[in-house]
Amino acid sequence: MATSRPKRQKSARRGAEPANAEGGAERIWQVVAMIPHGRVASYGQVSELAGLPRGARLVGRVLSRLPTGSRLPWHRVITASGRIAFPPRTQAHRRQAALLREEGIIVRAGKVSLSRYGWDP
DNA sequence: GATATGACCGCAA
DNA sequence: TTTGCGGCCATAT
Repeated sequence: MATSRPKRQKSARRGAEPANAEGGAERIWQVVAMIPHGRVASYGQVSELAGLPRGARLVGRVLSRLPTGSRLPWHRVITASGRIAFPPRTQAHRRQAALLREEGIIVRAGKVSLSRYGWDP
């Protein structure tokens, strides 16, 4: 039964349209936007839900390219180890930790308990 | 077209 | 716990 993987096709871009800088990003935004309040999801989880089995880096890349005022709860996305992706002691790191705490999430040493706050879709 | 980089993941030592 | 390696996809040069 033709089980073979759907083999991701190489974006069929049309010449009449400017390269879509988004691509699968759109999908990622949707997934991130549906993360419930007080919960967190890992990059790999988001990528998987978005249809990218191994697109964890894509998620990180897409989030880093988020436009200002995207209203996206990017702070609810953390690494698979439950740690904040930003290096400690950085402004971005502190900001994400603060946002998570505002949602009732306990952040300790830049880490979050996935067993406790991990999003289970 | 090739190379290097990136808010990563999983495994092994 | 930390470090190293390969893999994945997209962007920039």
